[in-house]
Amino acid sequence: MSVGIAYQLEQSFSLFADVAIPVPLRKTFSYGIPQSFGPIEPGMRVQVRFGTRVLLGCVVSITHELPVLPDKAQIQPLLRIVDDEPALTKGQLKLARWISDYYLAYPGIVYRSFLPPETPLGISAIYERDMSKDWSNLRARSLARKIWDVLDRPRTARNIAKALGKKSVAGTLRSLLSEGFVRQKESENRDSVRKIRTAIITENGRTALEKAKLHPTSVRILTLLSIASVAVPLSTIRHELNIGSSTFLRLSKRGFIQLAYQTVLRSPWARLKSAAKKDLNLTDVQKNVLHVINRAIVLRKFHVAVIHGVTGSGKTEVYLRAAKTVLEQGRTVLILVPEIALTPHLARLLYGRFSGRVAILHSALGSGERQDEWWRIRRGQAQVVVGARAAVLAPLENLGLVVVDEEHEASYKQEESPRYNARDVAILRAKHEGAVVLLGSATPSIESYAHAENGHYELLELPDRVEKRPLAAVELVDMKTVAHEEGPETIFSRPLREAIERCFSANEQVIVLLNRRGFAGQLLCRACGMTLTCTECSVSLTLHRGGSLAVCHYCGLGRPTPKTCDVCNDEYLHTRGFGTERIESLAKEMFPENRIARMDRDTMRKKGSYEALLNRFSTQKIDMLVGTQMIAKGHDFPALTLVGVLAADIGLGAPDFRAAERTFQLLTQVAGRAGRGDLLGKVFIQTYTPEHYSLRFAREQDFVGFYEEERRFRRVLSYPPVTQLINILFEAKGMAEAMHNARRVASFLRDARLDDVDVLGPAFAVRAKVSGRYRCQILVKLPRYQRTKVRGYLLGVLDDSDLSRTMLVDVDPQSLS
DNA sequence: TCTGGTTGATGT
DNA sequence: CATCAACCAGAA
Repeated sequence: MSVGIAYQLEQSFSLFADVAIPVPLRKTFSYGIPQSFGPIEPGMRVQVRFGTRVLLGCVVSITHELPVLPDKAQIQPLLRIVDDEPALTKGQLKLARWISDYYLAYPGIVYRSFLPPETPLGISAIYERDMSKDWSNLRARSLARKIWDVLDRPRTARNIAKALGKKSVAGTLRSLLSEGFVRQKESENRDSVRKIRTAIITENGRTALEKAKLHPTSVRILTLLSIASVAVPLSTIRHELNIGSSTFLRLSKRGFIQLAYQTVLRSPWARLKSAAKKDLNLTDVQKNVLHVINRAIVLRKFHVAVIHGVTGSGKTEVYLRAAKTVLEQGRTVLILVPEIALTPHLARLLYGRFSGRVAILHSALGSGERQDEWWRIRRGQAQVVVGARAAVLAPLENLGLVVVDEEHEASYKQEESPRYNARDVAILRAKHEGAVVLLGSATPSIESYAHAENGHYELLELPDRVEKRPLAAVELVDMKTVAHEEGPETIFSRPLREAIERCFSANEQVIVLLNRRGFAGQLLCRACGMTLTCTECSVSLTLHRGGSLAVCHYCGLGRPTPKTCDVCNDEYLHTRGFGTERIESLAKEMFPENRIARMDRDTMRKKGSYEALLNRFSTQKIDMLVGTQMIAKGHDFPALTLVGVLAADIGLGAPDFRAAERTFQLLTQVAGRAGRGDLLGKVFIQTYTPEHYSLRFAREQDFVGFYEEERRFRRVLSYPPVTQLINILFEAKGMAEAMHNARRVASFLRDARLDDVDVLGPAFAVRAKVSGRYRCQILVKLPRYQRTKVRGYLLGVLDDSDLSRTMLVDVDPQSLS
């Protein structure tokens, strides 16, 4: 565009829009609103030119003043308004602003996560042949003819150019368009995909994985499929391995994988059958708690309550009743659960009470159903939303109640940009909208319980199980003693083994928890002492598939387990540690008569497999379920009377100040599975450190005792909730470079000499090398009152230095990776 | 993030 | 000297 025209355009604008564009930049961008456009409001989606691209942005604000632009920039017009009505509600806009502010997140990315799902980044025109035209008089071998030939299916302009190996075909395309040979239409925005593509590994693929030399991406895909050994949706693979889609086709052409379609229903409700309708009777304690909640709801004021209820105390019924109160007021309800797998259960209950007013929102829905559910909520047709983390951004208006179930779960923290914690966003959202928040858990987070203790939140206790069922008795098994008495290789101690036998002979069920997947933990060389590590990441490889495949749990790269040591070539390799896969096969050997299944990320990749397995377990088609933390939560199994935990100290070694809290939560959670029916439950926890306080208090199932001990520890070391943490990760091709950058930022922050602010590091990140890139981090500990200042300094660094590209800021990190 | 431009290594 | 990937800067 010539400068002259741009100048004229600039003159002709009297209104300007500030637009958030979905790119990782901490800025919004100004565009002119052409006079011909109708009224524009914040929250509307617009199409804009951005560099050479055309992207879909979101209008953040509107102004009459000519925006000040950097030197060479010319103001551009909005190209198109996508919505008649704003796609985003006022509440969402406010929340989006808060998130990008508090978490120092890119505004454009934040706004995009609020927009209707599957909103394409840009809307491109696509071109197709107009068959009514007589094309024979297009001169052979002319560019126009070539374009025609290549348009055997509709394509974008870019795609045509690519197919012809040209840079651009815009000119010719335009003349074809004006002569009517080609029609232009807008690419379908609302996508109506009803099928998802899945892949399954073939025998050839398995052989290739072991024998052939393949591209790392191919190896990752094949590894994942090989471990999963079921059909896995391509989207799952892409997401998990963070890769594009082109490799799939190549792999399938070479016969290594088989691609198939799987139909998904457009409404998530079709998959949910039978729903329990009736309200359950409340215990007196539940009634009291509900009474307090209802009183808060009626006031229509912001209020947060922590519901500390032991496992099986009937928190869910309280949620449902509270939801009913709010709906009767004509307001809306948001219910968050920590993971997708838990939504169907709750959704079914909600559906039983509120039928069509309920919507489900989470990322495992097919794109069509997600789209539909989103708009159902936006149009006010659904007033109850249940879903995982991202559901906190749902377009509900007139919010009256937010429930955050298992509020302590780390999975509420999004580990990619925008790195928000859905529990905290939920609280902020409720604050904006004058709603009541219920934070429910059997093991509240230290942060939330501290708020309750100091009176910011209300504390509601459900100390007993419903129908006076007792909690399961927990026994710690000291594996040091077991190693001494039964041999160092013992995996199932005698007490646990015997308990399992008793359990099976009484026709009852067992859960065995081991929080590590795979076959064996490590492969190490007896000769030189080296452990086998991933070439791209700084972690030891885990063995899978009976020990034949060595897989990196971070980057997904796998290779056949080597016979000799990488370093000294010695043959004395042996495995150390064990994972769920090993336990499953071991248990099958030990109890050949019984039906044993495994539940972990490797066996649960397929849609619906989680539900199916739980279903088989609850109908007693399975006797023992071996699994990772996945099995710790979920449904009631009346015949489940025994829980065994192997290697309970796995998590305690983690370099994370929350290691003890996590361990305590997991153990309490899984112990709570036992004895929820009429039968008494029993729990065996095998550990090498029975004296550790998280295990001691887990045995007593004493949350408050644990809380007090943990709180002391946090106070002494100034960890949350005493301080707030901000973790800053630096990534570079070499460690020296990463450290250099980190040091610059660290000393910048230290030089600011902010009171009570601690800058720790730089230190190697826990995963010092991931996918071939080196990482180090600095950790900032700050008191609440310094938050604004520290944020200001960080924004300063992010804005005007070359570092912002390699710097990753994580506010309130859940894992210090 | 995506894109286009530049640069430097590799190979004929 | 051509080709390509790795690197970098800019986007209103």
